[in-house]
Amino acid sequence: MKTEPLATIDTELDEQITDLLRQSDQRFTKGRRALVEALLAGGRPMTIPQVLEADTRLAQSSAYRNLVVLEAAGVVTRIVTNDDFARYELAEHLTHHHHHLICSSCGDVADFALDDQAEAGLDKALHKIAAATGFTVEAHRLDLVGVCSDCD
Amino acid sequence: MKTEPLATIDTELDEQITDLLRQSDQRFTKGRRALVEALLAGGRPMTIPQVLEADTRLAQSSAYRNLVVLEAAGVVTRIVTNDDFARYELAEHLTHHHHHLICSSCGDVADFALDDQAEAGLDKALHKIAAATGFTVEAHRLDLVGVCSDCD
DNA sequence: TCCGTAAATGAGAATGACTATCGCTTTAGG
DNA sequence: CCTAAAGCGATAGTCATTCTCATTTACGGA
Repeated sequence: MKTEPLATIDTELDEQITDLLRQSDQRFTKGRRALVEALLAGGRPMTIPQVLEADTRLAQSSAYRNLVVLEAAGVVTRIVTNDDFARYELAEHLTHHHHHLICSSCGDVADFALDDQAEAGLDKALHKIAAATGFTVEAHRLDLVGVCSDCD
Repeated sequence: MKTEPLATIDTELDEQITDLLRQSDQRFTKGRRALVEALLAGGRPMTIPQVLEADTRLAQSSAYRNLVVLEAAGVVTRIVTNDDFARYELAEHLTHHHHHLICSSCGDVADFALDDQAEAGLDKALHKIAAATGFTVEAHRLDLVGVCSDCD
């Protein structure tokens, strides 16, 4: 179905994803591999139209369906902004912990990371909150909302 | 159109909202007042179905339209999660700076605040990021994603 | 290698949150 | 009290996303 990959999935990543999918009784098929390659090549959260444009071999309905499968398996993360489209990127445990810069003008999303000290301080404060509220924390999300340099 | 308010909008808040709306050439009408009262009474981010249920006098189409108007004027904030419905709450500068606990099971959203020290540390780190990326920061958003005590 | 079966695919239809339309009603203000 | 502009609300429309189903693909046993 596909011939030239947009990006290369190294052996380790391939195994991690295959394993995650297997835990959901799913296979790492060509179509799903193409999606991961597109996201990997994009290097930033991408909308489905962007993914389809990046790899025109992908069918829209399959892209939607497979991104749901990949999300359920923990391979990708769905990011929803005030934009019309949801965005997807590789899950944090396949890349690294990071946060998002969201442009309120064009809706685009970029990644950024906090320095270790700030991240540690944040974590500590959040655990305190969780303990106080009886909330079982799965993750935290930190977004910076503003205007990107392109739109400025 | 409405007779018994769900919550009372005190004079100061009334003036602030009237003023914000006036800056967008909009009036603080009865329907819009009813929406604000419902959100005030709810005390947490509410979906439109929840708002309509809280005050059955409200028409769906008007609720959608007026929440857009109120958001544009800076009176309310729209919160979008992975849930099917968007949620609205009073804007931070009419209440106080806070963050959200998002239940990944039922989709419900509750508020929480960070202690001053943690918030200050976070702010500092974010300003550093902003300066480094050329991003003009308007706001930051911090969500805790997990399972609420009801769903546990 | 060759089947048989179960999963995956993809084109198109269906869904549903949200938005636009438009005639009627309310309000400001002269 | 009048009038013009703003708001209202029932309904139709839009469009991202999901569902359907006939066809294709791929795993595993013989």
